[in-house]
Amino acid sequence: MLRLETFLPWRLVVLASTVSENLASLYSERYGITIPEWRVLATLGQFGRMTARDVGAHARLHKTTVSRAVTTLCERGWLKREPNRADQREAFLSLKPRGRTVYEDLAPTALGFAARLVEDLAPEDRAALERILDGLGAKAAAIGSGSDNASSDSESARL
Amino acid sequence: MLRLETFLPWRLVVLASTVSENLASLYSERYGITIPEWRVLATLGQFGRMTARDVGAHARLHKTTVSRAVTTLCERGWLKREPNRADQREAFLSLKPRGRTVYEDLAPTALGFAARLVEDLAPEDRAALERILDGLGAKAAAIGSGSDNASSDSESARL
DNA sequence: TATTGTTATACTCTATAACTATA
DNA sequence: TATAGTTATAGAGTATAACAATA
Repeated sequence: MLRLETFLPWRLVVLASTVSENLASLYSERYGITIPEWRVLATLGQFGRMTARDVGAHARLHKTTVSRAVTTLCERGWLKREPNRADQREAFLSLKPRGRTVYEDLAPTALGFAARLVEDLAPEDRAALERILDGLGAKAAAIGSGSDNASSDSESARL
Repeated sequence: MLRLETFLPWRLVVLASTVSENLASLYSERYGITIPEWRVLATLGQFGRMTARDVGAHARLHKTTVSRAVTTLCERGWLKREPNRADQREAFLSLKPRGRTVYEDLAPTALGFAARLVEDLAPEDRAALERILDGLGAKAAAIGSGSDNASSDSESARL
């Protein structure tokens, strides 16, 4: 008998939605940034300097989505674009001081949010969560690549 | 340091997306149904007979989304609409034989998919997963209701 | 001929608003 | 005055296609 409340894919989607919405409200209310903008910011905060292509690969964003988010962030003066002289097709992106300031406010907020999420879990469950996420992620990817969708670009989900 | 790969909200969103896409491809390729249609089907398969309002509440779908999914499924002859004589504003929905047949093909497929997902997990991790999902779900809801979004209607997510 | 990145356009999905009918 | 449900419309968000520049 299929019961939605106990069906793992359903539970994952509902949980991820709730978590994602609550987190997004933190940074959108504070700085008016969208999800792609947040992802670009977080990626550049993590890696320092990289091309739009690599940002997209790491943040799982379509190249057109990256392009638009980067344009917006550059217009706000949060990002810097430096042409790569070794390959003029691409440019290196990095945070400008203003973007760095925003990132350094948001990153601890995000980490704090994640910490609150697990604070009531038993220590052994917290450890189990890491193992389980690894396991399920690998399994889901393996099941998926059985058909055709091996390397995807974008996002989208639900159920 | 915020690293996307180890950041719990990110991991949940990525995992839920992968799982959801793979599952959706199972029923969309087989029967050409959308996510809302699948949710309506699953809800009526589970409860037998209920109003559109209750389907939406259980399946977390907006009333306009339910309305359109129900219309489509009725046109296909998968669903039956019976006016409630005690309250003529609403109607009871239920599966017609054809819808029941589809449901009885898809439900085991979906359950099998979920079973494959966890088949490589250690038994104790499988048990932990249930506890963790309960815990995180409650916590995420609690954190969220701190602001204003107490009772929502819709979906949407990501990060 | 392939790749990075941009822009215009189209598409999908979901929500809002307005409405009907009933309570 | 409130609720169930429908329909039309609008709005996000994302993808496709076409393109420019470079390799």
